[in-house]
Amino acid sequence: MDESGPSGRPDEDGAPSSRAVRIQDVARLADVSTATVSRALASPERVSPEARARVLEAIAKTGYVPNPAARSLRSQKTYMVLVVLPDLSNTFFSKILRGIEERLFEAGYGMIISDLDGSPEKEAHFAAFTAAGRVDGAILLNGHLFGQSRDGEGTPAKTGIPLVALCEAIPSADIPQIEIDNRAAASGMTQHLASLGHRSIAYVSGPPNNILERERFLGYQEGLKASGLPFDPALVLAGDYTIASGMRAGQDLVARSTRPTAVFCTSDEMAIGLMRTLLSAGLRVPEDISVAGFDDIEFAAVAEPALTTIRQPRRELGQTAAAVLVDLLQGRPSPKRIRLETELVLRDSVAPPQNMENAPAKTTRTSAIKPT
Amino acid sequence: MDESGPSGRPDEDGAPSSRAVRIQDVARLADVSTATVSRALASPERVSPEARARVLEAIAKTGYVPNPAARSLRSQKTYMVLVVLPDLSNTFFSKILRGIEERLFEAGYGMIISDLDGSPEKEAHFAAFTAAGRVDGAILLNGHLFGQSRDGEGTPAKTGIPLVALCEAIPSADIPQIEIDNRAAASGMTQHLASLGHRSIAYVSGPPNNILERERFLGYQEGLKASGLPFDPALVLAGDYTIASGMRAGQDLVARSTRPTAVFCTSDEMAIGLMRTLLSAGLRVPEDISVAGFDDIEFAAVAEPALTTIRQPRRELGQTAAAVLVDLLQGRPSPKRIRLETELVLRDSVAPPQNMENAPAKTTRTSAIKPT
DNA sequence: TGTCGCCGTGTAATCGATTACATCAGAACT
DNA sequence: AGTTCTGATGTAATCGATTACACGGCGACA
Repeated sequence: MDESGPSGRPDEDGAPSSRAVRIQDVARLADVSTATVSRALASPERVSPEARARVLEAIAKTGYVPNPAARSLRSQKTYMVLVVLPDLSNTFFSKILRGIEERLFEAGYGMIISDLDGSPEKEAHFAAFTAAGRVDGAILLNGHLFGQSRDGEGTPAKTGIPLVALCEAIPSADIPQIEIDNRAAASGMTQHLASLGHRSIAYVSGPPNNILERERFLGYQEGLKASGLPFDPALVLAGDYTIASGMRAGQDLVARSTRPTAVFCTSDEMAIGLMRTLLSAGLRVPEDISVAGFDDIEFAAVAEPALTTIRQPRRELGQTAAAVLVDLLQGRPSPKRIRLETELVLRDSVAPPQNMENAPAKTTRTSAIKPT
Repeated sequence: MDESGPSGRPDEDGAPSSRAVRIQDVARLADVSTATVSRALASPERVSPEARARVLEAIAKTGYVPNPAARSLRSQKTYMVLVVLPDLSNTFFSKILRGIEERLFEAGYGMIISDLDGSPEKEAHFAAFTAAGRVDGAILLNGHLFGQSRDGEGTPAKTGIPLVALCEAIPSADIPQIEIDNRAAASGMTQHLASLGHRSIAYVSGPPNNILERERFLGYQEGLKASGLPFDPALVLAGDYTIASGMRAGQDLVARSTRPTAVFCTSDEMAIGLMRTLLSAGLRVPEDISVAGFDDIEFAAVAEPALTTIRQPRRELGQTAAAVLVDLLQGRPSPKRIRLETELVLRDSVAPPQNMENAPAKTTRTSAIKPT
C-alpha cells in the first residue's frame, strides 16, 4: 500500500535473483561435470561415493530441482499420468481418485485429470494429451472411450502409451483391467433379497451402453434365475446413477398400482433419491418396500433408513490401478486383470416383505404369465 | 474399415512408424522454415496468408502436435495449473474442481491435482512442483498452506508463480481471493434460526485454525448478538466437516440433559451425520430439534428430513478462480477479491421450536449473565 | 611386466520447439 | 530513380537435462 518510490528496493534487474538453479551450477559447485550430476541422481551406483556425496551436498546447498521440461524433452518421459473420468463431481470417483493419487505420488508421478463430461470435445482433449506425449500413461475410468468415435473397434490402445482400465473395463481391449465382479455382486444382492422372501424385485439401471451397467444387469437376471424368480421387464426402471434419476424411478414406483416389494438400485445415489421419493409419498422403507444400493458411499450409512448396499473398495481400486500402471511404466510385468472383492453391507433399508396383501397367489400368476 | 493388407498404404517411410511428427516435418511439407511454422501457430498475423494456409494444411495432413516439453523448455510455459486441496474425496471440493477444470480446459490449460491430505510430505510435493516450473500457476483450496511450515509469515506467494486462493482465503497474502462471505452467511443462518424462535442454538464447528471456520464462527456469534441472544460456549461442539464428526456431535447432544432447540452445523456432512444420530436416539427433527447445514451438497436435498442449509455456488467458485488465474497468467488485470453470493435454502430440517418446556424464563437468564 | 577390461568421468550431441537477429523483396516517399 | 522503411521469411542460438561415446587410470591375469 505504501508508495514504491525511487528509493524502493530495485529488485528485478539487479541480478537474475530468482533464476532457477541449473544442473551446471550444481556441477560447478561439486567440481564435477553435468553428466556426473545427472548420473548421481539417476543411477547412484554408477558414480563414486565421493563424487556422489559432493553432488548431493551441492544439490542441498543450492536447492536444485531438475527442470522437468528439459528432462522430459530428452528422455521422453513426463512422469505424468492422465486420469480420464466421466464425472469429477461424483462421490464415487473422487474416492477412487484419491487412491490413485496416493500411489502415483509415492512413485513420483503427477496426476492430470480430465473430466470427459460426455462431450466429444473432451475426447479430443484426451487424444491431444496422449498424442503430444504429455503423459507417460493413463488410467481410464470410463468404459466407452473411443467406443464408437474413433475407429469403431472400441480399442483405445492406439495411443502408444500404457493404459489401465479401472472399473468400467473395456471388453475386448488388451489392457490391464482393475475391477470388481459386478455381475457376481449384483447377483448376490438379488439373491439376498430373494432369500428374504421377496418375489418381486425391481431393478433401477445405470445408463444404457455402460459396460458396468450391462454386467450388473446380467447379474440381476442371474440372481433372479438362481432364486427361481421370473424376469419381468416391467420391473426394470431406467436410471443413470444420479440422485435425480433415482427420484424419477421412485415416482414411477409410487404411481404404480401394484408395486414390487424390493428395489435394487445400481448406485447408492439412486437408492437414496428413490428412498426419499418413496418416503415423501408416505411409503415406509423397508416395511412397505425394501431398497438396496450399490457402492457403499459415505452417505449410505447415514441415510434414513441406513442403506443396505454393496461395498466397493474404492480407494483400493484406485491404488491398485495406479500400482499396475506404474509397473507398466517401469517395464515390470503386471497382471492383466485384477478383481477386487466386494462385500454385502446389510443395514436397515432391506427387510423381509411384511404385508403380503398385494401379492396374488404366486402359482396362479406364474402360470398366467406363460401364454405370451 | 477395409483391411490394410500388403497393398494398403505403406504408412510412412517404413521404419520409424509411430515416431511423432516434428515441426521440421511440417516445415518441409509446407516448404517453409520451422520458424514460419511456429509463427503461423503462435501469431498468425505475422505470416502471409499463403504460407499460413500451406502450414495449416501440412499440419492437418501430418497430424502435427507441438511437443509440450520442447515448447515448455524454451518458452518457460507449461500450460499447466496446479490445484492444491485438502481432501479430494470430499464432495464439496470435487464439484469445485469440476468448475475449475471446465474453465482451464477452455483456456487450453491442463490441471494437475495435489491432494495434500494434511501431510507435510505433500507440501513438499507442492513446493517441488512449483519450484521446478512444472506449472504456470496454482489454485489453492486450503487456507493454511505454508502457514507455519515455510517461513512463518504465512505468505505463500514466494513461489514466483501466480496463485489464486479459493474459498479458504489466506488472510494476509496479496493474492486474489475467490470466496463467499462465510461470516455473513453464518450470521444469516443463525439469525434465521433465532427469528423462528430458537433461543438456544448450538454450533458445530469446522477444524480449528481453519480460516473458513473462523469466519463462520464469527458469523455465528454475530448472528447471536444481532438476535439479542447470549453466546454460550457450552453450545459449541467441535467438528471437522466430516460425517463422523457430525455423528459425534450428535452423540454429545443426545447425552445432554438439556438440549438446544436448534443446531447449526458448518457443513452438510456434519448435519447429516448429526441428524442420523439424533434420529437413531429417538429424537425427532425438526420437532424436537432443528438442524441446519452449510454448503448445499447434493445429498442435502434428499436427506431425511431434507436439510435446510446455505448454498454455495461451488461450480461457479471453481470457474471464477480458474478464470482469474488465467487472466493473471496471460497478463490481464484481475480483481483482487471476488465474493460470490450464497443463498439460504429452506427445507424441512428446521422449524420453530415446538416444546418450550426446557426453556427457562428468558429475561431472567439474560440478566443473570451480566455479572462477569 | 605387459595386456585386457572395467570403472569413473568428461565432452559433446541430442531432444523439439521458440525467437533474436539477419536478410531480402517490394512499397512508399522524396 | 534512389533511399528508406516495412513486412515476410530464414538461420541459428537457445532452453536444461540425458546419454552415447571417448578416454584415462587401475587392478587382474598370464
